[in-house]
Amino acid sequence: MSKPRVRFAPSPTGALHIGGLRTALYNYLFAKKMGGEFILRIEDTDQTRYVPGAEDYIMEALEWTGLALAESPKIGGDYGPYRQSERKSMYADFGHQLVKNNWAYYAFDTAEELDAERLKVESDGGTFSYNVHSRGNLKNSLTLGEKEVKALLDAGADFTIRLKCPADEIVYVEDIIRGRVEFQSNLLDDKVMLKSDGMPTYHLANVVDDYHMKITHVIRGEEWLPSTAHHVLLYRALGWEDQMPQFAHLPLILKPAPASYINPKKVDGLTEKFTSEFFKKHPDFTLKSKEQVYQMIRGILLDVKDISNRVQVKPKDKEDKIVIKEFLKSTLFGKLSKRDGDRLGFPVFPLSWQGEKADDHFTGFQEVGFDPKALLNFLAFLGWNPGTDQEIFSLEELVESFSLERIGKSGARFDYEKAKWFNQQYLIHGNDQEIAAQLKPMIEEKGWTASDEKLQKVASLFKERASFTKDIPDAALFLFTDDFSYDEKNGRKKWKAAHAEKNHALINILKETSDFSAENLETIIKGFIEENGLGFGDVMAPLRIAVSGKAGGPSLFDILALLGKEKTVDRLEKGYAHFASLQV
RNA sequence: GCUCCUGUAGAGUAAUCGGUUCAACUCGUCGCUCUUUCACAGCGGAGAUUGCGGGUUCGAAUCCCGUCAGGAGUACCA
Repeated sequence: MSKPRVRFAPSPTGALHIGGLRTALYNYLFAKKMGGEFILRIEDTDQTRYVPGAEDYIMEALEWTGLALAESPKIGGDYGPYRQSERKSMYADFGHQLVKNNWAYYAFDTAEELDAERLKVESDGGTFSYNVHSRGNLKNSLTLGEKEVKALLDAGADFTIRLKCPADEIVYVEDIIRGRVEFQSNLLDDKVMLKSDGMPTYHLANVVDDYHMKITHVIRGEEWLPSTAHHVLLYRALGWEDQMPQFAHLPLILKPAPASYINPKKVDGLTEKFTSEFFKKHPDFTLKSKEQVYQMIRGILLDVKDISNRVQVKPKDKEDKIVIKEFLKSTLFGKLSKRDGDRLGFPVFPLSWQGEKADDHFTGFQEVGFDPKALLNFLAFLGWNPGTDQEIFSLEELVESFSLERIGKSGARFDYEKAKWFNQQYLIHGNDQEIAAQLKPMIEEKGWTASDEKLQKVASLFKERASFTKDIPDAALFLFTDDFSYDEKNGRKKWKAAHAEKNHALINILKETSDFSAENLETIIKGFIEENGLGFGDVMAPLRIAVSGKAGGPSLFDILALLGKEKTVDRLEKGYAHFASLQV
């Protein structure tokens, strides 16, 4: 078998969503695993939705995560161009060929006419679809005479080309992930292939391009499954049936489970957000006051355990209730969206994005502090699993263990806690030198300085109590500056006036100590505690707070050693004086 | 409405294409151990009548039928 070729084909309508990144990942993994090629194609056939900067964003995101492309608009390749807008002429030719072979027809209905028709049918309780049943009554080359069609065409009338779906047939796809999926051709609508602006729709363009780019496997999101029937028909109509790629439709990435983020503590804030969102979405809603809506939403959120049931519309529900329930249902369940990120406070995009409008801005995984390797690892498990207990995988290991067959069919729920856990794992198992190198600019930005040696030590001491590298500078702030504040509550609690004298005696002992290594400090301090019949907490706790301001942190002896004698003694004197003053 | 997809503990998944065992593992949660503290680590607990109801079978999470729920699609968007 020849080398597989797979493509990632996003449209540049905005930043690349995390689901898109995961599609890219799976394409990449499959290609590498099979020794094939991973290529990028930009699907920009809708000029009205084109967003400047989106294409660059996509490529930057792929670069950041290390998903290397074999061919793309930027690096080129033997099957270019890789931007559909640059392949425009080609599609029109195939569109007309389709008509010539009686696999499609010209349709002259305007958008307004179709809307009117749709309205008419729906008012009679039906549903409008441009298909086998209705095409005989509409304005197209099937119903109009040959002459009339020619006249219209010659006169430059606007037209679209629509696929003529066959009657009474079962169209099927053998999906790698889902198995055989069947469709009744009578129910398929005659999708537009070529728009009146001369641009192809996604359906035509993607089939034509996949064929010409010799794509062997189409790995894409589940939202494409229903239209795959049309794609299968297209391959047949174009005479490429024997070269049709294999399909694999990926499960969706769903919003986090409500129970994972709704709790009594957060319910008020959440209710407020939901309520204002509700009125943004339904500005004309007057059935209930804002306060009433707030109370109703709050009541439902409070009952997290039964939330899916509470949100269900019951037959006796009145209209106001229905509207609110439907709103909650759609904001609580379903596909992960950008809004979820805003609302719940986690990134949904790999990199930060600034659109043309000021409020079209959001932060990405990168800015939050994620290691791209951890992100990829996390994403890989959203829908796929290796069948073993191993969870931490390098990209290479992912390639090695990956297979399309092990991708699940059901939607994968986004779990931000798990994402953070992955990042922490990478941090803990990361190399101290590398972490120190990342730390350096962060430290400098805060106006501090530190030797590489010290930064490495800090990395090793602090990495296992942080989720992100960028959390470390703040956690270790007292090692870089004297300008830190005390945990007053614990300072007051841990400082015992009764032991004040002895604690001050320890300062004097430390003053006399020449060997300020962690090991030596440990023997000295532990010795002191024993000799004086004190508890560890009596001495260690105030010591820690005086020196670091905090009640928790890495081994105290390591910290003192890192701080050095002078600073240690100085801080103890200041700190103990401060604690004593709190005792009033 | 119609079409298609999906339904295993709070979450992510597993269970060699019906068959030993308490339905397994990870995250989260709770507790214990370790420790001056926080974290890491280790150990343990709670949490699932495998959406529900039937059926086939000696035996079903796995097969069949029904039903409910959720999602996606239903554009001259991708």
